[in-house]
Amino acid sequence: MNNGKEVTIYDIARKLNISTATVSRGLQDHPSISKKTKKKIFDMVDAMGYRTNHFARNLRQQGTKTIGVMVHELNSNFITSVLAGIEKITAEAGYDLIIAHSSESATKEAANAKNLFHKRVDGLIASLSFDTTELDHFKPFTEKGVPIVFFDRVEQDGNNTVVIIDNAKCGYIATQHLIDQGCKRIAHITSSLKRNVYSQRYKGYKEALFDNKLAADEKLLIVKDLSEEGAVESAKKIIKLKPLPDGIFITNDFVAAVIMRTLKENGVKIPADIAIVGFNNDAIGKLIEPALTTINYPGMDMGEIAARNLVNHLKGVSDLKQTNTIVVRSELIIRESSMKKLPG
Amino acid sequence: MNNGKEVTIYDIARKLNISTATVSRGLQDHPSISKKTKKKIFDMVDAMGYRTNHFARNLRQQGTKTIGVMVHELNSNFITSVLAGIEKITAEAGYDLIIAHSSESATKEAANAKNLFHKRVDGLIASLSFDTTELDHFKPFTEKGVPIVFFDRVEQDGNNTVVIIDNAKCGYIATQHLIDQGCKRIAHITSSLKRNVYSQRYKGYKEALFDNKLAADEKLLIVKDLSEEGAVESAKKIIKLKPLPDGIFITNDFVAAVIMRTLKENGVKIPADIAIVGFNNDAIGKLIEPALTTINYPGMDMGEIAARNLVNHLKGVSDLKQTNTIVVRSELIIRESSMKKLPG
DNA sequence: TCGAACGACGCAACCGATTGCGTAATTTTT
DNA sequence: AAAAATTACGCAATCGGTTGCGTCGTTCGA
Repeated sequence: MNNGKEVTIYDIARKLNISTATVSRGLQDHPSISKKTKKKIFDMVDAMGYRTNHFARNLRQQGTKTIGVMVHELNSNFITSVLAGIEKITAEAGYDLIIAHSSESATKEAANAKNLFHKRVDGLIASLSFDTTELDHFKPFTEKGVPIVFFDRVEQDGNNTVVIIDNAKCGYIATQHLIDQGCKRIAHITSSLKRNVYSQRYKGYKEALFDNKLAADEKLLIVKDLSEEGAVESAKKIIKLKPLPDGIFITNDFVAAVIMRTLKENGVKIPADIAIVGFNNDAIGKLIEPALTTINYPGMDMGEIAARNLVNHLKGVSDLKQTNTIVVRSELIIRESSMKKLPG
Repeated sequence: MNNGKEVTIYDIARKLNISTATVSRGLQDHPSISKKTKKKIFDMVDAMGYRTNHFARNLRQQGTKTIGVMVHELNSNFITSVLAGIEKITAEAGYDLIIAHSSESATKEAANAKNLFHKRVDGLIASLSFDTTELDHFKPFTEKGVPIVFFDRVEQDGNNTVVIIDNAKCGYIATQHLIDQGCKRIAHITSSLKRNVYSQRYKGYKEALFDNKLAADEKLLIVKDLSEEGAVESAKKIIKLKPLPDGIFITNDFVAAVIMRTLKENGVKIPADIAIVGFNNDAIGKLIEPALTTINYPGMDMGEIAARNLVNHLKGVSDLKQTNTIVVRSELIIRESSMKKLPG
């Protein structure tokens, strides 16, 4: 139809014989414009197929009403839940979202940060990539006063607002559960201990061992990336251990699933020989055999909380500087993979 | 540091005692600006922490160098592969991406479309949501001449460029494979037949039956959504069938996994009693027992192809109107879930 | 009836980058 | 050495909304 030229408020104003100021105000439901005029404006807008030019508006207003979200990956239930939570809150508050994922690469994370910075997001919600070690790429934001909320994978240097679960407690609970099932030699398979989530879980694991007077054997700690290959390697390492461990706490459900498969292929009975606890409560946990005991934590809530804090800060209702660390609840979900003892 | 005020090309120009035109051209590496001046400009840009204002630029240029991507969900290997492919091509061509997902809701899809339209993406790559029936929300794009490429879930009305696999052929191959394994009574569990991908797979299924002189029993067709609940219901329906089917072709790996679990819980042996073929080659297929036979198709390639066509069209190198349907290769991956006969 | 108060709207200066056209300075050509 | 061709840059309009301030007509109070 009108292929090409855009309709502007100038066109609307001309047709209606009023000024662009009036059109602009009418569109914003400004009180000093009469109902009649507003109606005429909206009717004409409809008739002419006008769409507001966000660039002109942003240019003038010096704000974008957009929030950037940086995640390490998209293909997990956890992340999509978080996104859903963020979307819910930001949509209510009238913010748009730009979602960027780093594919677990610090380089790409930095590129994404730069991009979002140039897109001038009003705020940022981020979870760090696997191999991010320093946070320099976030400096431009803090320097320009753009607020950031980190969630899950965070760097707790005390300067940033973070939304997390109590990973140490989760690690403790998971390990204690294995101990309660009678495990004496519990391995821990995890990822880079530089990342807070993994180091905290490891800490909880060690504390549970200590509290139960179990020795912490360094050989029972395996650190790999979260890929399928890494998982297979971990499983092979486990199998080669002289006294086989009788329990494993694995930091990720997908990895746990791959390890379970590999162990089973090698004749290991689960949970009889080795009991297993995963982490994340991914959909996969209910589909493999035996079903996977895991730690569940509410991605949706984390997203909502992170978003709400950011939005409130942007509105000036609250100040992020005041609330520094927000801890979200989490829980152990017990399934067959860890049940050495019969329930009841 | 300079918390607050933005540096503009006016600031740069003033400091350097040159015009903003020169700064602008220098920044774009325009040939009519001398090397010396360019260097001075870039140095000053660095020193002052200038960042270009995309809104001013877009406002002036009437283009955003941004491509919108609409998908139904994020949490599947297939979709993330597609995204990776798209990102690769568009990044090379200097386009930014805005990713929107509809959570399988036509309403949200329409909202996303509206949003991307107002964000003025230069082009659109989309896969339809589960319950999208009409494409009205894409009309604004076509009316304004914004090109669209659909992939996977498409509406083949002949007006749009689409990138797809040969779903009918895949359905045929999957079914034929089951027949080759000795199956005589093959059920098909799928999703809304209004969606091209599912109707085509169904068509292939029927053709394979026909070519092998097997009767097509309407009771063996089950249509549900792709949720876990839907899958459980489907499985229960299967179990109630008087003569149990001896093979099932399921349109989705996750659904297949849930169905397999449910069948096994009810004492059905797979593949001995029922052989199963899924679709998508999700990671889950290799982790469940028995491992799932499935159809693999290259998400990354589809993404690259869709993006390349769009980008070329935007560049004016080619015209989307000319290439209407692009078919990408696909293949059957045989695993234990369908192996009634021993290999070899 | 007259000034005050208010309602409804217009004027015009922005926001920051882009770009067609024009021009001064420098180099090349003949 | 004068004319022609480049080189290197500046002028100023333009993109489409937003908004402080001013204006004009009408209603209200006394």
